[in-house]
Amino acid sequence: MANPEPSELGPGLSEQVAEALRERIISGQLPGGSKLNERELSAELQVSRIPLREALPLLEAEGFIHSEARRGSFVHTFTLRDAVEVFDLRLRLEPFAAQCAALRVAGGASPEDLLASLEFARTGVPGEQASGRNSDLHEEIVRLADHDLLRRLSSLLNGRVRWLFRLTPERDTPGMWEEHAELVHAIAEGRPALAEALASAHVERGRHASLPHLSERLPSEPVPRRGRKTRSPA
Amino acid sequence: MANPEPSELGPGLSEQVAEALRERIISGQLPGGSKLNERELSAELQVSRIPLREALPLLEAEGFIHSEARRGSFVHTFTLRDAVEVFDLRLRLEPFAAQCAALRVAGGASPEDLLASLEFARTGVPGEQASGRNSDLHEEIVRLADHDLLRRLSSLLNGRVRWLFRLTPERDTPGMWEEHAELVHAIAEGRPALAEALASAHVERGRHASLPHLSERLPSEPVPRRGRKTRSPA
DNA sequence: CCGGAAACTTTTGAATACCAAATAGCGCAA
DNA sequence: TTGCGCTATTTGGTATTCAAAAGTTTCCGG
Repeated sequence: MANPEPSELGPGLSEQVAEALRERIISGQLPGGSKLNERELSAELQVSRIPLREALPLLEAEGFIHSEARRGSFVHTFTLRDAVEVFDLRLRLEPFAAQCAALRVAGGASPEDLLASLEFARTGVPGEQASGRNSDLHEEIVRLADHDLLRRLSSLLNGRVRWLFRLTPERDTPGMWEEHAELVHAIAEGRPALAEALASAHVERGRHASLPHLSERLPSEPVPRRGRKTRSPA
Repeated sequence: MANPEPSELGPGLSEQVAEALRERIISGQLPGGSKLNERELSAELQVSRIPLREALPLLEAEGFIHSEARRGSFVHTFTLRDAVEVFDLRLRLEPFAAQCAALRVAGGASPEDLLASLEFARTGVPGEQASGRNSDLHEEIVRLADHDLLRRLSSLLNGRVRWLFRLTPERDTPGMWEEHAELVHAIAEGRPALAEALASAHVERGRHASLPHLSERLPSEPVPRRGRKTRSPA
């Protein structure tokens, strides 16, 4: 019944469910504080409760939701503090990723995928999906770094990065593309120290540019607790 | 049947299952390359397949196992490269945690839990479970840092840290306790820059002391592929 | 005697049905 | 109006079942 495509050799149904929920949360379709009703969601996503219940612990580990025993799962409310924390950790991980990537290039790895990603980011429509292209670039750096544990930590961080970027559409700071280009070229030339420093500067500039906007738009605390099931109407 | 304790208001069954498997993997009871048979394990742990299948994706996100579609889950083989990666990321995260914790103390937070943890680490039996006490101290620092995203990334890292420590029993380097004491006191005095630097030095010393031992004991690559179901006998 | 194809078996992925416990909302009474 | 108890929904978990894919074994032909 729930199997219109017999050859689902993809990433497993529970991960598809997790990704679908992730997107709904990031897009604001499921606002902070929403209760995730298992039956409702499994009906909506056309799956049984099994893959859904496999997806929820993943989303909880990523900080998208939090579950209380016997009370259900609720969408996390993204606060200003969360935004600060994202920048805190990007500032620690992205310079390391850049350093690793540059070291790999210096050791003989090819940066062509990274350069292609930069080119793709440049040729895209200026305002359209700038956040997605930004994330893609950073993911490409992590891939080039070829560091398994870094990849895991980054993917955990990345969900929140995407969430944050969705909340700040005016991220097309003039000069940001130049920063990306400088960083990518430092990596492509195999200069780890320069790449690390540029990545630090890039994150720090992003923090400085974003936080003023965010402090107006984000709540400072998760909203005490209101009555009914917090769902957005159709 | 599988409910001898009716008041399981604890951390949820799937997390208990995850923790049990984590322990078996870290302790070597489930060696690298072992196939995790769902039926076998659920029978052994006295649970149904549901909590088990909720636990497996968590273990996969932590890098303890890797799952191939329709082929099952296999215990990750801890290699020398993994050990290097653990130190790489401890070197980035623990200094930040120490800095945060010291800042919190400077802002008025009480370091008493951290000092108690240090005292407990000192009064324990020297050789007995040194690894556990070491991890506890670092977890206490992260707790004091009061940084949600850092906590999540650290908990992901922590599983591998414990795994690594179990593989190196001779971690009681003389002077390690002094390092810990210095670090804790820098935090307790609210000196972020000093705490950060000491944490960096601590991790770097640990790397230098451990890697020579590890390079003899750990495989360089995951072992091509063994014959049958790789299980240790009872 | 060895290699390959077909049939069989095992195991995973997923659905369905079901149950117990606990929370939450509701009505009722003081 | 406010506090209390009842009902009803929902979660956490089990057992059972099914389809499909992977692995294994067997058997036949060269």
